[in-house]
Amino acid sequence: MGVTIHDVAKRAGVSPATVSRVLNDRPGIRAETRERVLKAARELGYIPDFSARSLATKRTHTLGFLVHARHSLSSHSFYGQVLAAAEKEARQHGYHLLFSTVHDEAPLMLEEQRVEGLILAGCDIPRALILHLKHSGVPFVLVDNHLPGVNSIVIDNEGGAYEAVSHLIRLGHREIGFLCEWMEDLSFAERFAGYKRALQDHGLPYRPELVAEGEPRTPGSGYIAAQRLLQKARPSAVFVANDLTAVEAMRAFREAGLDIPKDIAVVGFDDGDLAPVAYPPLTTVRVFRDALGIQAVRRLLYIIEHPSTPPLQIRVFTKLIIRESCGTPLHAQLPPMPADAGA
Amino acid sequence: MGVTIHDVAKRAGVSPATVSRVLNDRPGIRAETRERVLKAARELGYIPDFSARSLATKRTHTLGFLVHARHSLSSHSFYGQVLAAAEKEARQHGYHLLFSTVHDEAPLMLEEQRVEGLILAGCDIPRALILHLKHSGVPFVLVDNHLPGVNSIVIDNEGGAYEAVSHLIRLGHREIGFLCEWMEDLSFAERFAGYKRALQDHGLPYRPELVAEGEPRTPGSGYIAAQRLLQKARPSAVFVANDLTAVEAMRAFREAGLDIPKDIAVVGFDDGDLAPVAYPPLTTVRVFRDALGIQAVRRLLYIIEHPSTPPLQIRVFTKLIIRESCGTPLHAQLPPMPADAGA
DNA sequence: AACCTTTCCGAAATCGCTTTCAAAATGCAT
DNA sequence: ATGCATTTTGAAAGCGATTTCGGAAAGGTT
Repeated sequence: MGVTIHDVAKRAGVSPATVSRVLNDRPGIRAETRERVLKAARELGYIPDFSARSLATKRTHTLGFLVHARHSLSSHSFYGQVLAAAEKEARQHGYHLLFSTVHDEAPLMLEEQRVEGLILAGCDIPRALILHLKHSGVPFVLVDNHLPGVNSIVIDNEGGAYEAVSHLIRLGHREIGFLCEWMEDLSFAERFAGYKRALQDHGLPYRPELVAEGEPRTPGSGYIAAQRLLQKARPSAVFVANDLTAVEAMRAFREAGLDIPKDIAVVGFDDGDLAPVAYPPLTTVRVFRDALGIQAVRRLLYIIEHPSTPPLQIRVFTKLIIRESCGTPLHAQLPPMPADAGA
Repeated sequence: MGVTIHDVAKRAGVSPATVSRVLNDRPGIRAETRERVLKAARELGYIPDFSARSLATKRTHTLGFLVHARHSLSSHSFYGQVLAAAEKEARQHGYHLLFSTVHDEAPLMLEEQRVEGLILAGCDIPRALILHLKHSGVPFVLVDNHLPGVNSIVIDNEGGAYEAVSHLIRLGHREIGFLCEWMEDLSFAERFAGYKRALQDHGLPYRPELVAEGEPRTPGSGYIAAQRLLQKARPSAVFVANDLTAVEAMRAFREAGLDIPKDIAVVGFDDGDLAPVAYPPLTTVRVFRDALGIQAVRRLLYIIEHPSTPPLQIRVFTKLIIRESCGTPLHAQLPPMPADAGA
């Protein structure tokens, strides 16, 4: 316990400097000496001390991964997967991840020499914090969040939503609702924009009475949103801004006597754990969580190596996953399927 | 960027040693001097360098949090919540968390001076690794896993299961099935044990044809398990070893024309994100994820401070959460509810 | 054999903080 | 005032690496 570079040096009959050199693959070491040192190190089970090394090199080979402390329940799973992917990627580059929740303002003591850069995940990271970081020049990237001029990895919320409601339209729906937890959330706002653009591009009017939101951060928010929607209108389909809300909404629909997808089709967003096991299995927009994690660390590492690289926004596209919550094309219901005709 | 203890010393007109002392609340400093130093430090925005400090003190104030790389999908959410709680608790003690997935054997370079202890979460942590750690004397605790003689925080799987099936029995069920992904998993085995004990304690026979497992790590495992069960028997209720599996099983039941809970009652285990939004909302056994995280870091911190403390197993109890997947007492169906009688 | 390059390697300084040890300052009693 | 016991403080030695700089060894030429 505690074999230092000195011990290795002594055993190999060289100086600590030489040991350091061979262990760090520095040039200018005779092959024979290198072998001798390597052997000594191996025999002694030498492992360089992390603190000493980073004190000398000013590099910690560590990245901070921050999520906001209070975020919706479902996002535990979401960011958990981003985190896992990020860790895997980081590990491949010889980096470690320091995980932390950011509490309100979070002075971020950690950024002071403990980590080389930060990954901030989620759109509820305080804007003030982001601006502070940007100002202070620390390398960092945002994930699932963005701000002009800062490096970020974003989900194609608008495009994903567009595709989702286009799908609904293609199925023959004309009165398509939009549901979300609350509009203030950046992601939801973007998904809402995609919803509206799809409507417009297909010549459908945007009708405010077809959209409803729930209560900011309360469980059952989707249930509430759906009830509110039902009081105002009776769309034949809804696009819901995330899976959890969608599943809750489906419950409300069912309780209102509506069959899914026959009476009302629903598509969600995220394709997390819930979607495949929902009843009925939820058609939804898949967001590639690992891609978010992987890209985040790649980008961050690049920024660290090239500090003056101009900021970039990296957009990871989504994919519509069709399951059963939208059923078959609406019009197909009028003329029954050939095979069914005889039955 | 880079104000050191020397700068503070110079500005306060004292030596670095003195600065170090006041910043670490060491005794023997005149109040007046202390103020002067504090003021200088504040004005300069001094922040101690992490590496330098830990090199000198041999303490990193960092804990490693490890989960196995390949674990069932649903557990992302589960351990995400444990992690978040652990981080919060650690932070309150001035500690940070280094997150990592352990890949197969994982040499764990990190334990060499980077972290003061390890939290290993999940029961798929390789046993060899645990034994190695135990042998090497590193402070560590297991979460949701255990081994004789090692510190661990465990879920009361057996008790939770016992309570769950007791509930089913209380409702009047006599033929109760057991479903899980695969029996080799430690947690599932314990839940199975609880199932059997409940049967026995209530004078019901254990019938092997009432238990079925799915496929080890494949999605839809619960669906498969349920199908297998249905081929062998037709219980009036099932206890399923975890929520995801339960939800998948419910789907299979529904497809087999069974109504839940009328034809078959089901209760799960975990009470994760899925349970409340399942259809129907799942009666299940809640495991307190934050308690797991909190206790893990508390225990680990204690071990670090008192290295020779004897190993402990800490069991966190569960709680049966009643929702709708079990319906009302079986016998109550015969004589309809008074209020309904007239309808 | 003497000399000049190159190639290798070691001494020592450094990174920023903690801590021991002894000296300086202070307080108190005489 | 003087002496002694206490408090306070500073100088310097680590902690365990890396890295600069110059000297020693090795290799090549006349």
